[in-house]
Amino acid sequence: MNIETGPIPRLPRGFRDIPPEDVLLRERMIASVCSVYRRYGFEPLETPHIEYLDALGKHLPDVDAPDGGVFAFRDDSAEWVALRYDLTAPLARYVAEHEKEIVFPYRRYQVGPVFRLEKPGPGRFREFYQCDFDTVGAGSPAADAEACCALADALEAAGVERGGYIVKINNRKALNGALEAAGVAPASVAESSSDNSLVVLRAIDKLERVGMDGVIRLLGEGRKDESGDFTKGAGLTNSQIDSIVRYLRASGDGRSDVCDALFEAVKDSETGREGVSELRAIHDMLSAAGFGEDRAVFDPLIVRGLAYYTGPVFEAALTFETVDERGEKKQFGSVAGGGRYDTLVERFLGRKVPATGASIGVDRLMSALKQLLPPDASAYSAPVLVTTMDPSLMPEYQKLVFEIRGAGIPAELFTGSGGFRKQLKYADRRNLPLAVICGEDELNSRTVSIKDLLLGRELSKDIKDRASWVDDRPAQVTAPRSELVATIKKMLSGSDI
RNA sequence: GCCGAGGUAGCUUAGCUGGUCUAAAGCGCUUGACUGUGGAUCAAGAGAGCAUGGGUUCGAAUCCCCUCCUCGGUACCA
Repeated sequence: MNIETGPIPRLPRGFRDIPPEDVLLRERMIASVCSVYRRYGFEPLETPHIEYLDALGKHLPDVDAPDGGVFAFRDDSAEWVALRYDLTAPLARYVAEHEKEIVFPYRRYQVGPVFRLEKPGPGRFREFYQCDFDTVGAGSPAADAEACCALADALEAAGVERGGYIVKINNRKALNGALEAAGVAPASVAESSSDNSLVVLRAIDKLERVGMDGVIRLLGEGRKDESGDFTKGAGLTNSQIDSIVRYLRASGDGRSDVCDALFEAVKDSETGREGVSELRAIHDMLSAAGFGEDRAVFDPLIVRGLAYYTGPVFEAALTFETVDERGEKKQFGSVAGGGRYDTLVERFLGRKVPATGASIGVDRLMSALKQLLPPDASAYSAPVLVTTMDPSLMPEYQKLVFEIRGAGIPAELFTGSGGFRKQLKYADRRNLPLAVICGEDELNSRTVSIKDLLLGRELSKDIKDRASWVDDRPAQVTAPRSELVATIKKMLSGSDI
């Protein structure tokens, strides 16, 4: 704290270090999810963390976007480059750049960190992982349906039980049809970002948090929350609001019935009718694949992101309840989402290229899995520590540790400084289950001693005096040197490590 | 961006109606009792000058202002 020279060690705002158990959990999770993607025929792709700023479709930080957005800087030829903020924009660039070589439909998945220069919030950081899969060059609702199936399968592979999640599907065309019917939207979905319909979509997107009453207020004059903060509304008339709410309240017994109800709400709009018929096609595909209502439903409340989706949109939510800081129960909520975006590649090629895909929020899903899966105690360090009682025997210890590693058991040689006492303490503090001990006695008798530290810790609860604690050498066995590995294996398996 | 709470040893906190605070405690850490054994116990010890800068005052961790950061909420989210 009182350092007068040198830099202060600190993490940049919005970034974090990932502890070992989380790194391993993430690796396992990503491996399971990606194996599902591969099973669906998606192939991997890696693009760099950095792209040209204009390829990402962002503006310069200071000039055009005072609130920032991306980490950008000039490279050695004074070109603006930036850290990618998602994996979709690089995909669009890749597809446009290799248009002639790619065999369409192109299906790829990609995992990696993305970066956003915005205010960190609860569970929001400036660097986080995304895990995307997309199909480019296929306009059929079959591709959308498949994305929903892959999403469901991926969640199950990651460890979420069936019933613990639900994929909710809506269609932006249908949604837009509802807005059109209410007289607040342009005829084209693609232009919906430029007017009041954005405000309406935003309002709907908040339903989960503010409730239907809140949404209705946001559609009208606006809404004031508990902290007194006022959010300006869309300023719709009551009859317009009624019309939209009719769409939002559309429900039915099963996907097919929901489609009927949605159709009723949008039947005056051509775009709307188109959207509903896409949903029906998706329903047929889901049903044929055996995906029932327990895995995928149609939900008119799903909006997703705001700008670029042009057709079906979907979101996967976890349905189990969690208890937050205050002990209040609430559903875990959304961990993945996606949809159809037929205009993204257009920026590069000047014509529409249909695309659909989804992205799993790796960090969100991870925090969910932590609550679902039993904790995997200290699986990240080597289970065996070879202690070095006599420094002159280091070569001997080296032989021991390599013998153990040779048998496929992760093992560590104590290379720090300090006496034997300190070494055992080190192993204990790190929760290592076994310590291999070899001093003069063992060397002379061609044996090794192996201490079960976890068992010993249990036994120590009944210790009354130090002499017996030391002399009895609890939870320790001495075996012939030749049986080193066999003994370790037996002890590791016998104690549920 | 806006509203609110807060920043005191590695960690968790006490102190905050200004004056033995040259800042306290628990945990953790170091060393020894215990020269080949983790726990417990006992003893000794290291470690912050109170986020930063400025102001008020005879005197500030304590009061006031700026900035930074953290944590909530809200807005935004390609």
